[in-house]
Amino acid sequence: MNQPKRYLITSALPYANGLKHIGHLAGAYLPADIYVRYLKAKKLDVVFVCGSDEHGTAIPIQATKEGTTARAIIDKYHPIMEQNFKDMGIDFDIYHRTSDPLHKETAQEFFTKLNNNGDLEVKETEQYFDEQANSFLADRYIQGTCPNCHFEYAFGDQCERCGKSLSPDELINPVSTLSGNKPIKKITRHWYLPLNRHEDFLRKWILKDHANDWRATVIGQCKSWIDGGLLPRAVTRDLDWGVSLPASVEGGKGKVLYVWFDAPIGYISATKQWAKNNNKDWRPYWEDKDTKLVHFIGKDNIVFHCIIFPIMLKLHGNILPDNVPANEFMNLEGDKMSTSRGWKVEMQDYIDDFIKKENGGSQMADALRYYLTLIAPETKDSEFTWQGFQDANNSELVSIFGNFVNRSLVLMHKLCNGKVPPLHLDTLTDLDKSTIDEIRIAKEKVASLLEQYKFRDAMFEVMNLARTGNQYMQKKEPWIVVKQAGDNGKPTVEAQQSIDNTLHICLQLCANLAILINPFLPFTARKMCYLMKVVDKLLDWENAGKMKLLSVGYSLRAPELLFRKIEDAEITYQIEKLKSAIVNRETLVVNKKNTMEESNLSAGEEKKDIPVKPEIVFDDFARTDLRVGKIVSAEKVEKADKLLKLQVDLGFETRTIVSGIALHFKPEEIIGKQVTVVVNLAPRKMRGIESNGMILMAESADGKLHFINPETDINPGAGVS
RNA sequence: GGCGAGGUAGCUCAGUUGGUUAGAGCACAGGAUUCAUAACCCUGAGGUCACGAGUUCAAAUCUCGUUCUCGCUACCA
Repeated sequence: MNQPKRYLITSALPYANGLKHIGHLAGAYLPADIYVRYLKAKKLDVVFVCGSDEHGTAIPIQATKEGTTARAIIDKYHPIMEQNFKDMGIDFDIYHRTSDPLHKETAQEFFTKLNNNGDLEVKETEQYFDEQANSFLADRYIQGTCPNCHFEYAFGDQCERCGKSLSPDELINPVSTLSGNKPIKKITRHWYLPLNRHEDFLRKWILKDHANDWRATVIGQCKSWIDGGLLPRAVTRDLDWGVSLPASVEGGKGKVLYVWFDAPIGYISATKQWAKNNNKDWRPYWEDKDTKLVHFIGKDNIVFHCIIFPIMLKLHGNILPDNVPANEFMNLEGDKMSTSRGWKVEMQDYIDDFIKKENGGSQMADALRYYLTLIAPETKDSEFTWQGFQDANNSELVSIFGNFVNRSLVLMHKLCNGKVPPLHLDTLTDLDKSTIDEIRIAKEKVASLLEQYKFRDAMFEVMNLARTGNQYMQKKEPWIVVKQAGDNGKPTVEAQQSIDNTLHICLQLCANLAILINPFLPFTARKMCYLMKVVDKLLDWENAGKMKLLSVGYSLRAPELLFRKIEDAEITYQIEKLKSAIVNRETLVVNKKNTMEESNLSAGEEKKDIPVKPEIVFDDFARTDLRVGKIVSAEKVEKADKLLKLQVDLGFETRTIVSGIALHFKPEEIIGKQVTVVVNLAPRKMRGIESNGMILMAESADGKLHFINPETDINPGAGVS
């Protein structure tokens, strides 16, 4: 896109069910903020929108758990997240929220337009329904035993113990979490977005048109999705928390828009709200082809922002994103960050431990911004370590950048009476001239890299300019030159001119550093303006590269340090804190499980890991034909991790049985084993192999599987009853 | 299992369409210096580019295979 008329920049809407960690910050918010600050410094027309994503099933479920309401949860987290971003210097033009009426209106309009245009499909399917609560059950509202790991409190969408994603139909013994009753199946109607209709569009738009300007990881993910075959995706859910379907939609009662559909529309409603607040027209930002739309997200969000939302935008008649610079993930001390496991550093924690401390303040926000940008996972997953943070702060930010600014100001006070010295053009050395050139070159490099979303490289160039400053000063050594004194004890004219030139250039370089570092470290840039006694307008990008930013004879403030060193003890403390958090978390999980078991007890059930199934009569049991068999051969099933193909001798015949035990046993070590087999189970094909029966297994507390077999070797085919 | 991304110096990462002795920052070692937050500056050491084969005059780069990490996805009694 050449010369956009305006920019609309978005950061992924954070889900309002808890505090966000520094991985989120590094992935979607910080890079966006840097980009936006750069564009704004160029005085371009740019709007930076974000907001809390407050719908979806996780929030009402959490509310139930905590004995509160969904509303209370979002009202709790929305302002905290907003403040956290502010403390970290993330400067949204608007931080909106999807629970706002304006969003409801916007999302409903969006749905209606697509629906009226015939861009959605309606399908009727059987879903679980809770008769007592008189409502359909979202996946998350159904609990049961995980077919994979037998965890008895797995949810209908995912098992929290083994992490496997599930559908409610797979759960053994499904139970409604609303009433505790067994749900029934009932027909329901839902609207679908047929992604498959847009495959050709996506192929051209992403794989051809953006083959060169989008990140390789983004293109790769998209290709993987498209090649995997796109399917219609449900747009609505049976739930009472979310954007309800417009009243005009027939059969839409009791249904809400699926959160993935309503959340990205939040970008639009946020823009509308911003326009309202500022007396602007929001439409060109979403409708005019000359608007450059850029979504900053983490890699988990690629499919929504590159496949689904663009289809929605196209159907609705909006512009498409020009780029989606998704970041990979940031690991923490050797392990992936995880909210559920407690392995994370929340923004709030960092703010409390560093920014709010008496030796902290906004310079510590910049310290984190510096390190997170330094290790930004732009091309692959990266690694946050507290040691790395300390090193980056102490030996780069403090030693190179902070030190250069400080020594420039100190020397100016000592050697130039606290005033900006003149530049004596006729005595400029080659080094003076080349250093002046470096400033201009640095500006061009930083700008070019930022425009390519290479934030890490761009920031490196700024640091490099500080490094150049240090080298320059070292070579000119004004503290030595000052000793070339004349008869009056004062420096000679030549000496003073050299000192003047050196410090003039150093100070102009400082002013340039302020402009160039501003997108990355905004607090620092402002503090530098304060020290140089100039207004923030200095930070306008057009000023970068210039040598007349500070007027000759102007007196500057006494130097103050820009950054402080981080002590070893602070780092040790953080590492300890991290480790103890995960230990606490494990205790918590155990406690939680105990609580769940206790609640079962109070409900009058027997205390067992797996709830006892409903009572059956003897005839029910007698229908099951159990036999003892002997495994005569075993081999791994191709293209399946967990399946073994077994030949089992049952006396009267030898059968093929496919069993999901490959993770527990090697084929060769189970040959000859006696096993108990359900022989009258309906055949089922798995990975193309017909399985005729099922091997009974017991699972021990440690999750290992054990065969159920007679205590001594008996004849194959022996009945079990 | 399929697909995608990745494996390069102690650490964090670059390496464009294959082309000299594979780079940077930090850490480390030696030197120099003292204006500066024991900071800065100079020099240096440090790599079988995951492993194996192939194509080529030439491979970190292209092809195939193996292996490990991450993500998506399939299978799962």
